[in-house]
Amino acid sequence: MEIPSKYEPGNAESKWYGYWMDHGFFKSTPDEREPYTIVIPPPNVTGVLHMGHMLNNTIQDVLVRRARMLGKNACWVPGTDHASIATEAKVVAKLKAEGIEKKDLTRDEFLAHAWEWTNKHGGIILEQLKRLGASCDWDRTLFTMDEKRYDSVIKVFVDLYNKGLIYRGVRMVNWDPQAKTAVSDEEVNHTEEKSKLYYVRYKIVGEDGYVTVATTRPETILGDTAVCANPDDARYSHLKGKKVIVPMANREVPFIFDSYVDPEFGTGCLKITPAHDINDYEIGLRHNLPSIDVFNEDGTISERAGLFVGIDRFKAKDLAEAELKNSGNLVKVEDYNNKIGRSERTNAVIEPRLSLQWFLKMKDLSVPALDAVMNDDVQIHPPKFKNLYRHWMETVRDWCISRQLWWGHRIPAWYYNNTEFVVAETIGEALEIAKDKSGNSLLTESDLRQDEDVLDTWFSSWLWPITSFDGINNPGNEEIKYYYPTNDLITAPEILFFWVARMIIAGYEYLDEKPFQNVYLTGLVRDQQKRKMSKSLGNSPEPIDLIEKYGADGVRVGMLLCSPAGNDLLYEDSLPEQGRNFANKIWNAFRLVKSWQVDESVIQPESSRLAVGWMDEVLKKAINEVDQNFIKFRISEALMTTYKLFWDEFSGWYLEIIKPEYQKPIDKATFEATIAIFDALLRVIHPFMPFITEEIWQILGERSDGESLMVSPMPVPVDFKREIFDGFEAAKEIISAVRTVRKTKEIPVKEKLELLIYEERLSYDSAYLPVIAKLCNLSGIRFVSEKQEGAVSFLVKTTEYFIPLGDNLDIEGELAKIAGDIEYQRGFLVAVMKKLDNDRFVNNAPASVLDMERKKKSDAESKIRSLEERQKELEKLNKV
RNA sequence: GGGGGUUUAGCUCAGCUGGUUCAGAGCAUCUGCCUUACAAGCAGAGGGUCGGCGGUUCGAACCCGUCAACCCCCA
Repeated sequence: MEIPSKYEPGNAESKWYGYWMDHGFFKSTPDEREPYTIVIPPPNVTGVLHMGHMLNNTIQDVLVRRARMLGKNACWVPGTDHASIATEAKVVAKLKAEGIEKKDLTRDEFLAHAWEWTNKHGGIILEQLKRLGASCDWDRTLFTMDEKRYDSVIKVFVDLYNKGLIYRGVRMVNWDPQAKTAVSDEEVNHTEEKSKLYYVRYKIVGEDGYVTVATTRPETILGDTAVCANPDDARYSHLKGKKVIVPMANREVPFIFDSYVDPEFGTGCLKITPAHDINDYEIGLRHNLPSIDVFNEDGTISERAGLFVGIDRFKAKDLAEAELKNSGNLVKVEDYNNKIGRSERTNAVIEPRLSLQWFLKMKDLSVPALDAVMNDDVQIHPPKFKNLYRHWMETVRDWCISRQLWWGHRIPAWYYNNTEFVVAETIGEALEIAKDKSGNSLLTESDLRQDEDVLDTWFSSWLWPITSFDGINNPGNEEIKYYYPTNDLITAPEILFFWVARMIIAGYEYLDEKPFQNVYLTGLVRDQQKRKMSKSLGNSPEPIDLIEKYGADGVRVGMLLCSPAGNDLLYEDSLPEQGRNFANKIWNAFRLVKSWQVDESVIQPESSRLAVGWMDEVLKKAINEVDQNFIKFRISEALMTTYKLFWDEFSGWYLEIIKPEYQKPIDKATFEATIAIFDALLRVIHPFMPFITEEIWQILGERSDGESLMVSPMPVPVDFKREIFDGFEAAKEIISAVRTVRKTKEIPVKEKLELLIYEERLSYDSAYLPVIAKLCNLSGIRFVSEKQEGAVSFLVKTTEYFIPLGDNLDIEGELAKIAGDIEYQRGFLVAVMKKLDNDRFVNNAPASVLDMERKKKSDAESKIRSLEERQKELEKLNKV
């Protein structure tokens, strides 16, 4: 059978993914084994796979596959979240394209469209994850709005309400006039944008003069209820107790003083519009000012403004400017940059707005969650994020959990008149409570009106680790007992606060236990200009295209290699390329081994025997390192260790040593040892590169149906013999030195050389000479007791080696090289002596450090001695 | 304005308790090789005042102070 020299990933990927699925290898049910659980950070149903998902889910799959091979009952629960704002926006847009307006539909009709849309698009992203190799238990696929999750959310709302933790309140919220909903602080992006600063004069009542204020928002003048200066500002102290007239509105408002005002900014005089600015709102509270809301929910001017009614806020700004100019009240206009908040979902400019919303009190709830992270019950990787977490939790503010949307979990509050309401899981229960509360036993369900709003999407995903195992509806069930707390959560630092922290809070509130042991925070995937990858910039490659180009294994390796925890990943094509090259390297090592014919009559060469013994230890050492790396969540380092193990040690050294001559057979002992080593290597690599390792493993030995590398045991760390490495490393150095001689003297590889070892020390470790002989193509190795003429020499450790070259020896060149070496060694010795001559060093440094310095000294002296002797010999020759 | 983080080779990053192993890795670059597993490869090489300055110490990439640049979060 001809095996192609380049690995072709396509076939192997679909073949083995299907095989794994058919045999149910991804499935998990509780049993006596130790569980290993990950719940997926649910991607939006609206989304398609992007580079961030690729990174995130690759890491999760690596961890899950490794845990599974370590004998744990591995369970990776997949699912999606309903993303109320984003999904509703998409559905509204889709309907609009079909000529349907949301306002013309009933709530149920709209929801039918939303479900239709979700059912059609919601699964795409999960199908894409399969291409990446994700080993999720797909039978468990969840949705934040499926029946069990929906009921859980409602139950939790009712419970928190009954505990007195949920309240209704008027608050200044971030209003998205396009989505017509409040959004959380975290969903607002502030950026510096160009705008204008308008200087507007207000007539002082009872005087001829005016006072000038600076504002960026002349359209809100209609809602002004005061003008304010700093109490320490002498320029305005004469206005105490006066009133001014609001332009356009012609309303008298008080002139007040508050230390919030910065005298340096603008004119030092501020107009106060409590309904439309958070700071003004607070000043308004302090000074008992009325609020006049001049906007409608869609961002047009309201009736209350009395002017520009029904006109969009941006158009109103221009109209206000013109109007102020006409009336002579516009003093001047300056260009000005200020921070503008935009909705993460719709990009509409956020309007601070007073609104009646539902809030969750966070202060008491968050205490256990803060403690859990501070005392490492929940460990965050990398730990640098702990400080950030603490700061946020210590200054936590109440959570606005209502959204003015239809797509989501509808708030289970029923009004039985204009203001009075009850909270219950069902309308039936609500009715009973309402009858009781109102004292009106004649109430019927038709008298009840359910709150129109839905809950923030995070109010469902904060329960995700619990609801994944139905722990709210069905507390103490077998699954929640077995899988909870989960082990690792893999997500991005940007949602540390509004998802991770809230899950920890919910975990302690509902199960009195953390939701996960470890939080691993990945970086963001950026492009080469360090820009975040986004659809609007068009700077993101299409993940599925990448998989098709480089193979899923290649892409996985590429994502992992350059993404240490918490650091951003600057994507470029060379990353998956490196992964693809690694796959190809593995493939070709396999081709080589597969090509060998075994001949039982061939005796194992000593060099092969040594190589097997050494490779066994190298493998053990690497397995230890990989294990430690995983414990510390240094996944890219674990991969790099594995990469170098296979590429450098196995392919570069081991295979080269044991490789029989072309078309010659290999001995049985070496072959079998090599197959065993290859098998172990495939196991170590498998979590990173599941497809190629399965493909090779299935051919490497006789396999029957139902066997798979992915459910085979992972080699576990065992002690290894460190001393074997020292001998082998010295051999590597000698081999390198001989190669350098060949290269500088332009001696072809095929020409045999003789290596002479100047046997100054009887303790010479000659164990690896057969390896050196094989890799250097030597005709022989001899020990000599005198320096050699007509030979090049080199030093490894403190031993001198010669390669006879006869007349080819370049004495001048050798002398120059030796002179350089002597100079270096003398400089080195000076540095060492500086330390050893320093009494304070000798008296204070630990014994081990002193010993090392003394050894450095004697080694350097010995090297200098050898070099000088060699120098003399050559000089003698040179004169002849 | 408040808080957090980062700064080590051209790029992305390791560097644990201050001490040969401490100045490293991968990629990129350069040189030589199409040597029967692999040019998606092999053999080599170059490249750094560890952001600046000051301090502690026998000894600092590492600890302290300070300045600078960049990033993130909150207001």
